[in-house]
Amino acid sequence: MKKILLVDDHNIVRQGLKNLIELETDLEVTGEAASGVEALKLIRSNSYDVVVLDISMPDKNGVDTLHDLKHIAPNLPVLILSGYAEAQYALNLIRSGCKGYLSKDADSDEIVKAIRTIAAGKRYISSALANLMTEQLSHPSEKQLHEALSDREFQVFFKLAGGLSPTEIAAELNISIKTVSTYRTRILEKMSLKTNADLTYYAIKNELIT
Amino acid sequence: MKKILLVDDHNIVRQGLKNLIELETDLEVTGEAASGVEALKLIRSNSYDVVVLDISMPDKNGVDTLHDLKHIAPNLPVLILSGYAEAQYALNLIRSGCKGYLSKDADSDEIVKAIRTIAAGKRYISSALANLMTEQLSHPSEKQLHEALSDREFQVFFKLAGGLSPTEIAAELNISIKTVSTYRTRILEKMSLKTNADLTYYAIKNELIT
DNA sequence: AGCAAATGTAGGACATAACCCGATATCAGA
DNA sequence: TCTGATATCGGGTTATGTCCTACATTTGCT
Repeated sequence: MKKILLVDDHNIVRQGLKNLIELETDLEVTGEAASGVEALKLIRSNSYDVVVLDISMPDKNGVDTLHDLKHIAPNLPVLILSGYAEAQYALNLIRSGCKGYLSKDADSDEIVKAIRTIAAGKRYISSALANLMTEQLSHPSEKQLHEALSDREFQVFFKLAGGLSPTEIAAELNISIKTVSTYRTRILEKMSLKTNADLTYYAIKNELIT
Repeated sequence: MKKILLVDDHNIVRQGLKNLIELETDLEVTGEAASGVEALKLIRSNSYDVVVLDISMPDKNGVDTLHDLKHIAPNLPVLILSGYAEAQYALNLIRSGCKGYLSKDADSDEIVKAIRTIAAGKRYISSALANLMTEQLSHPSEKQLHEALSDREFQVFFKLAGGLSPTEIAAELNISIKTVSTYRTRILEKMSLKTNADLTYYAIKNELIT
């Protein structure tokens, strides 16, 4: 019996997932969290086989949660659930250590399959995403600008695009403002952009934020 | 038995809602749509007592869908489901004719209650939203937020949203940086926004820039 | 294995911008 | 005519941005 932790701020979504999952005899939801911090707390004190994690949450977004989760439980497999079109984040998140990535509008079957695959320690890549990846690999030059960002840079990019100030970001990530500033410079450099407005623009147009 | 149409692009959300609703003896889901156009099609050919509508959908967003819906079925009550509790949004939508507005992370109880209230032809306003509304109505803004801006303020707003620096703006308009700064403050104040990123966001979403 | 490049981190110095005050002049209305 | 919104600016304090440097780890490539 695989123990699953659901992390999503919308209880409707958790409800939906739970209903789906409990139809399966080999899977059970043994934990639910409505926020990133709650999730991390649960992970410290309980044991799970899979975490199903929504990337967009208020207090601590999925990106940050995944980052921290990898520190306290490097081998716990994570399935990312995204509300947005598959592509955008996927590659960054997979590099950050998630084992699979799915859109919330995936079929029930696919969701269950993904969870099961990941619980077994394998990777799950949806065919849509797989296509995207191979497409990208065949045209390496055309890869998305933000995919060149490192884990940490991506976190900062995300927050800057959302309008957080360096001070706020530094506090959230427990690093110096100077470091945030350095990341910002590297981000703009890597993405060939010039201003924070460009970042916001980019993030909206690419549906990284909505 | 009240007939309900669910409109949400995420089948997980529909699943969750459906499970919730079907526990109630007086409510039943008789239609589901994953997009705005699909929803409108169903509404033309079937009859429903309530529509539960997600505002954020890809092809045709909830705002537009609501708008069109009001043309083909002016008296069909609509409950808006929102992922994020945005005040402005809510007011606009209620003016556009929806009967209720709820955040997706509302309690199951509240959701059912809202649906039932609306099915009965009444309005449902969550207390959180009610507070926001009275706050807003205390200093009334009939117009679009950016229309409240003065000529000069609008010019600056536009440039700030586009990512120009105060120095650049001052140069273009032949005014002092201090003046630009003053405008910026007033713009943010009038529009109830906080950061330049918000301005960019607003401008893109309202298609003031593309 | 070994060196180069990328990554995560941060400090200093100086230029800009933001934030919180207040100020003056104009002009349209009540 | 008095009020209020508008257009304009300045001072002082903090917060940010920019440019440069630094250094310990990873990671990648040869």
